[in-house]
Amino acid sequence: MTDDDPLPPGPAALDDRHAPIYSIGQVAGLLDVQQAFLRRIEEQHLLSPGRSEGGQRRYSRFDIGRARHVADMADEGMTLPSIRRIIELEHELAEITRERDELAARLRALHARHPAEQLDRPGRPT
DNA sequence: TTTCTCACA
DNA sequence: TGTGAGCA
Repeated sequence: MTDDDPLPPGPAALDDRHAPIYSIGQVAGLLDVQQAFLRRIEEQHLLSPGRSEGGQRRYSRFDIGRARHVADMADEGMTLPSIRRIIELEHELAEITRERDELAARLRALHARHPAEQLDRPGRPT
């Protein structure tokens, strides 16, 4: 199971990474954390597990991956608000990296179409 | 039995 | 962050 995944829940079956099927007890056992810890992760808006019809939390494999990520950072002594900020910044960095790669690809395409022009060097005033 | 919320250490 | 109470 990989860690993070920016993809939204898709129209998929039981093995979907976003299928909310695991109880809090199962996840706590899997990650070796307290159930209360998983509830606090949710209170701090670091995770949003689904709910069963009876109101019980239901975690997907995506949720479990993120919970493990949070638990690892908490083990290193970070507070939940700090971890939330880090995750926000991780998402921002991923977005900026994606934009950078996209711009780089467009620039390469431009150079391929106009090889004679030096598009990346604004001329020096003479 | 398991999970829920809430309160306290 | 962990634990326990009381409830469903």
